[in-house]
Amino acid sequence: MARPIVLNLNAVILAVTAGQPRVLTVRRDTDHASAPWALPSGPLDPQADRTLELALRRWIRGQAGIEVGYVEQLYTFADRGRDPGEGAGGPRLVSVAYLALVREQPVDAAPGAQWQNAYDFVPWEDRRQGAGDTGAVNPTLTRWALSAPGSAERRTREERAALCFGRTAAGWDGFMALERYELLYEAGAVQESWRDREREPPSGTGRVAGVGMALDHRRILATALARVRGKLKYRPVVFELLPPTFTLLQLQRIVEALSGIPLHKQNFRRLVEGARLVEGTGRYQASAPGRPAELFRFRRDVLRERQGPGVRVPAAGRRAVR
Amino acid sequence: MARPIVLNLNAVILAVTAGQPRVLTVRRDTDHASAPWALPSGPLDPQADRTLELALRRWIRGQAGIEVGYVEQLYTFADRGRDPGEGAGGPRLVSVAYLALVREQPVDAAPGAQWQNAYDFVPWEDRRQGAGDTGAVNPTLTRWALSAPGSAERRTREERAALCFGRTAAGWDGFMALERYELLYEAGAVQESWRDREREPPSGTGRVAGVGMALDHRRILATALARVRGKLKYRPVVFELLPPTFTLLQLQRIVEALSGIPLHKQNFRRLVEGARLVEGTGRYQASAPGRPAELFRFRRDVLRERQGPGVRVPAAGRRAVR
DNA sequence: CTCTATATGCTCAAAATGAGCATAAAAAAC
DNA sequence: GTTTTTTATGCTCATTTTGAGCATATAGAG
Repeated sequence: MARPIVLNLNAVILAVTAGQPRVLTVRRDTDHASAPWALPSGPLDPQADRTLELALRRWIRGQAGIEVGYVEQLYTFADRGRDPGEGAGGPRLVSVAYLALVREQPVDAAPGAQWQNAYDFVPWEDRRQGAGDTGAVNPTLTRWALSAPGSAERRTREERAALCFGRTAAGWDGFMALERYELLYEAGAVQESWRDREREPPSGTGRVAGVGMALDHRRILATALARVRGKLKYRPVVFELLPPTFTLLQLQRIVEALSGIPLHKQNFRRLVEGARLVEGTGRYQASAPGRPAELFRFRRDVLRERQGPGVRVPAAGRRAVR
Repeated sequence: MARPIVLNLNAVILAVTAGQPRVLTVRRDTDHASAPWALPSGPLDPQADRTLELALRRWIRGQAGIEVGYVEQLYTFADRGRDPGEGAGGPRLVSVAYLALVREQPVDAAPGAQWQNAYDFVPWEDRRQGAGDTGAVNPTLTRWALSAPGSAERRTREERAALCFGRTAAGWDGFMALERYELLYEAGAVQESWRDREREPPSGTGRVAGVGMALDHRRILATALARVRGKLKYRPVVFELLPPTFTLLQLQRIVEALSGIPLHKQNFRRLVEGARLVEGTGRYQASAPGRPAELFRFRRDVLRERQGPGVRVPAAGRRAVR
């Protein structure tokens, strides 16, 4: 019987550059220009690799010449049919996905590897300029709800969409990134929905949102986004993305980039300083417009002083703040 | 080359009965009375099981006759050497661990299966009666710190122990259950430390804490505990452990049991009612000492109204509250 | 010197939190 | 049947934490 199991590792490697969250992507070996972007992935060598994390670091170093700092296991994806190549009798593909945070750096090796804006793949997750692309998926969702068999099912769909996309009293929840992707998938609002049904997506603008990815990699990306957003709140992971010394605005921009929502500047400063997450260096940022900002550094000691030190991001309410 | 990979599923099945968190355990097939307790585990049938979760439900049903409700993937454990049976050329064991929450129910099949108090395995995690067993591990940790090579390393160990066990300004953090287990493992304060080094644990009382488990199952249990504790705060998972109708004290006791800390009764009530997590039924609990308590039910609508609805557990400060 | 762009300090009201006091309503003890 | 014990529930009060905004400081550009 034993249909074999193949285990591989996927990495969502995130950086933030110029206010944009960036993700490292590759083209599949079956290279032709139209091949979809994929997340970097590599094998576990059951013989040589003592732990999954070491395996991951090893092949990321080899494939992209990147030395990743913070690494965290995300989720193990193993549904049957993830890989169409799996076919009838092929091996069952099990992927352990990891999240890694780095300061963006030139990609050395791997000609196919490339940093891209993470929100190109999930534009509805970026609410920094108001609802923007989040609103853009609404028509599709409405059509989907209307096409429901029966009015009870229609109601359910409407409620689910409203909840996911922050159109209820609960407001927008950045943490629900995965639920949103799964909803869009179900609603046929992303390219993968049609690919997996082996049909052409409906024509017309705005019918599918964001750039598609190979296999279920966009789902993995959504999972990663949800995880960082959650983690930010109670672990000082942002600092993995910053140089050792930074201004409070730089810090804020990174939190905003990942959270996908704008933050109130003065309150952010109060929060971050009040939590004693950072300490001033006494040095100031050179040559920038406006009053020079003090350079801060991460205060490692908070880890010993506070529970769950992190940047508590407020619920994105109705209005955009500035 | 290909050293094969074997994938199995582990389940931490939790219930709370009479104020105690309970975990379903089994004896290994290699049964003799002294065999260590283990978590239930089962295979993935790559052919038949469409998803890991379905596989899990299937063999739990078969093995223990239990129908689990809430299920959530915890972590994938794959370090080399987890299973000593792995040996030199044996297959590499990869385990995907799941957390399941159920109302405790009789265990049907599986003669070896048995509910046990979760805190028997990790007694230091129970702070409901003050520091209790948490303090009991302190001497061992102190010895461990003192045995450090060099005073810098000693300081590091002391700080780490202080942080993990809430002896810093940060206080006790229920969420750090895994860090604590790993610290104890390193410090030789749990039976597994000695088992894995193939040595006898030092004699004398209080040298190893809690009841040991097979393989790395106690680590998995600690992971599960950390996860539920975190999840409680922003998802209404407690209700999975309660009958459809319950008193606020029952609810509080379950939260306390899982969090491992005592809560202020009036404030808990205010919190839970204020968050509109529950609604009164107008019915009252029959025959109990004291004024009869109203029966409440979970308000499912809260999911649509609030972000991250859950029971925000306060940081366990210095003093025990009643 | 004025304008523009940031940085940073500070205030104020509203909401959430931590700790208790007080009262209500039942069963148990006498 | 009265008192005691036990739990439920209502309410207060000080403190802290948030959300929002006003005001001032300090740079470069024109």
